[in-house]
Amino acid sequence: MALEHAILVSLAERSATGYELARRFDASIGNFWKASHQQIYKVLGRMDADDLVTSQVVAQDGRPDKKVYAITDAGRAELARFTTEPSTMEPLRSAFAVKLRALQHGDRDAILADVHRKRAQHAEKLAYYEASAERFYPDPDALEAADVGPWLVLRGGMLGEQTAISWCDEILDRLEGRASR
Amino acid sequence: MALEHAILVSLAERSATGYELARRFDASIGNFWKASHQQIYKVLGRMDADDLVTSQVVAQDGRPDKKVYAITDAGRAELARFTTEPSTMEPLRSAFAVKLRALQHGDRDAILADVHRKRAQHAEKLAYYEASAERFYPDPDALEAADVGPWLVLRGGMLGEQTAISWCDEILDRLEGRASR
DNA sequence: ATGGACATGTAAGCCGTTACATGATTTG
DNA sequence: CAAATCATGTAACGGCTTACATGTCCAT
Repeated sequence: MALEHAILVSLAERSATGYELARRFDASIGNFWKASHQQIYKVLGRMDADDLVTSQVVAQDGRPDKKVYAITDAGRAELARFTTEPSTMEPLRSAFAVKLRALQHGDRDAILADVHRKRAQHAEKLAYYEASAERFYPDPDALEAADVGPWLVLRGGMLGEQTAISWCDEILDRLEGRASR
Repeated sequence: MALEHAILVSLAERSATGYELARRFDASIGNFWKASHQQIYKVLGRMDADDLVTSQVVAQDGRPDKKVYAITDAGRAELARFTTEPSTMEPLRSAFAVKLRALQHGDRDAILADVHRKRAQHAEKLAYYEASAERFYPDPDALEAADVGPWLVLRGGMLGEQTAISWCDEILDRLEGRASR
């Protein structure tokens, strides 16, 4: 299961509570691995039992206690081991492709509207990635060692979004008969 | 659940047995929606109960009987309804991105080797898509109506593979310090 | 006072994978 | 004679989602 490893990466960067992890999974890490807070609490419990992380209860005034999780040496070892594992070809599951393939069996106008919406969503995400790049890595040719991995992941996200936009444009060109852009 | 709809699309194109569907999910449809034969049999059973498909047992000599599934009117209606549904932004889950993000916490050489392998896999898949395009749609500017959807899906696959290859190249350029290509 | 952020969970159920099971025919 | 293909399933298990549950503080 890779959720464990996504959590380990996040905790290796900084210790956090389950709640904080859940928010990271809504933002940075979550751009390429989604997880709900329920799922995260469950897996954190197991990882604690397996000694991949340790937890420490911290009292706060005016707020509920929180459990701060930190990665252990065993957790770091597991993370390192994970990086030596050959990654399996990730099978894509695209409901959008299923829908597009159903073009002649469905509602063409609805599908076109969906393509427009999808394009807008990808454009928004691309803008978000570009803003992140600008903000966190203003000089990509002079990155610190710790930033190289995250930067390359962000680049992957940008390339993916650009491609998704291009695909939408191709679909619209074909189905709405526009001039080339 | 979109597996139902992927099956409906496939059966709308042609009636088939569970076994044949499983093979289609290893090839054409499976390029963008994976499913095992066990899963397919299970879902087909439910879809039969829900009247989205009908089944007819066909005796064969020298071979086990087979159950041929065909889409029903209710199935076609459900497929059409599905195309009017706005598709949700598909959250990507990339173990590769997790690994890449773990670059400084893991084995750099192993990760590089993995990038090389990943690049080769995507190149192979791209070649396969290009061969399919050449074979089934030699003249993309003069497609039959029934081929437009499948063609656009295939284009999406090609764009995706090209992008994956570009991403791998960017990673290798950065980590192995190669000249620009 | 209403809603949002903080903070942590349990429970039910579906989806999907892996392993197991069976049995005939064709091909090398 | 062994392996692949044809053909259809069951069982066990784990991952993940959705819904439910609880309680405080702060801002409007």
